Amino acid sequence: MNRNLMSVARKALTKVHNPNSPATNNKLFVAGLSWSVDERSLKDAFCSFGDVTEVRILYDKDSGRSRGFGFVSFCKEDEAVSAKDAMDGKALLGRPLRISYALERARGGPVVVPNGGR
DNA sequence: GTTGAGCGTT
Repeated sequence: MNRNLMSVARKALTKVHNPNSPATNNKLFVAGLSWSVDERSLKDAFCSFGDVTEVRILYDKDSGRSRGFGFVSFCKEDEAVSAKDAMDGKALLGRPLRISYALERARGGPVVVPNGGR
């Protein structure tokens, strides 16, 4: 009896993380960047840990300067994990970096409207 | 010439 409850409770407590579903991703969320950093410098700093397939830094459309964070994609998760483990907490251009695994795009850009409706 | 947590199209 208790074993059944225990199994349920155990699942409820295990939902925080799952070894079968690693929170790792080949995409890395890089923040804490200096406002003077660019994709070239970021890629140059991360391409040393693996093959960078995508580098994207977010910029402010009002000031035209970087928002201080960006995304870095690797060819393999192993490279992303190594890069994060190696660069997270370190500093680039004089500012400490904060690296995390990127979530899927929220698509907050302009709405696409084909033909403007019929 | 400025500021400093965050999760996407400048």
